[in-house]
Amino acid sequence: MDRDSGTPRSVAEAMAVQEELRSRVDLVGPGPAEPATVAGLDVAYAESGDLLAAAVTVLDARTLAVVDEAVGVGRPAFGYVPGLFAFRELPALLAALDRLSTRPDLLVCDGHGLAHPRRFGLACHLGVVTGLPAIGVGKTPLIGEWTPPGELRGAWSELRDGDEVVGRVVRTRDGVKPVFVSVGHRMSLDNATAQVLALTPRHRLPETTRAADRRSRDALARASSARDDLGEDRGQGGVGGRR
DNA sequence: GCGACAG
DNA sequence: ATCTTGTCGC
Repeated sequence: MDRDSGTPRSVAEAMAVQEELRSRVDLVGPGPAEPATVAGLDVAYAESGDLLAAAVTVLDARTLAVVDEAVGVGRPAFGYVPGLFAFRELPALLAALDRLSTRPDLLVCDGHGLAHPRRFGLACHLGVVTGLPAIGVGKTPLIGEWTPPGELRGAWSELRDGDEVVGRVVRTRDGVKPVFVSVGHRMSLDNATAQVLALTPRHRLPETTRAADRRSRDALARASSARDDLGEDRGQGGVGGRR
């Protein structure tokens, strides 16, 4: 693999990396009951598909106000392959995390954790690499069987892969489509569910994710125009910084 | 072999 | 992910 970014050079290699790293996932830690800060991570892509912007926003868990943020711009590091999705965004997300001036108590990722074919989705990967508690919140399922949870906010049902419970289908708002919550690292499924509900007082998706989504689109727009101004570079990316 | 398939 | 118009509802 590429020594600098740690990005695999083939699908087979990427799968091997996941098989190797998954043993490092902490499935015991219940995680913080009352995190002081929670980080949201998201990535925006340019239509051209050769540019992406990752954003990390740190929110005060109690007020949900943004207290820190950082972005990382670059090119997708890997093709889009369901199950290997993390390798695409990981370099940019880690760059953004590095530029943070705060150390968040919890990572809320846009994608799955254990609800993954090899039990090592993006949330697990980010948790293992950073050592931070992490959970995954997906908008659509990747694997597993489930039945719709009750219609009211707070209702949930199990997301299972055969006999294994790999996550929960959680209704974050009355009557809206549910989200798929799974453990990433150092968190219990109960706590992950509680944290997601605490982050969704008014919308379907966590405030952390919404904040990161805005920042990433924002950074992408700025990066696109900056690139145009320079007359279509063919750089490998690496732009970005704190705000 | 035929679909399904996080973002 | 991104491309897209209007529309129903708080």
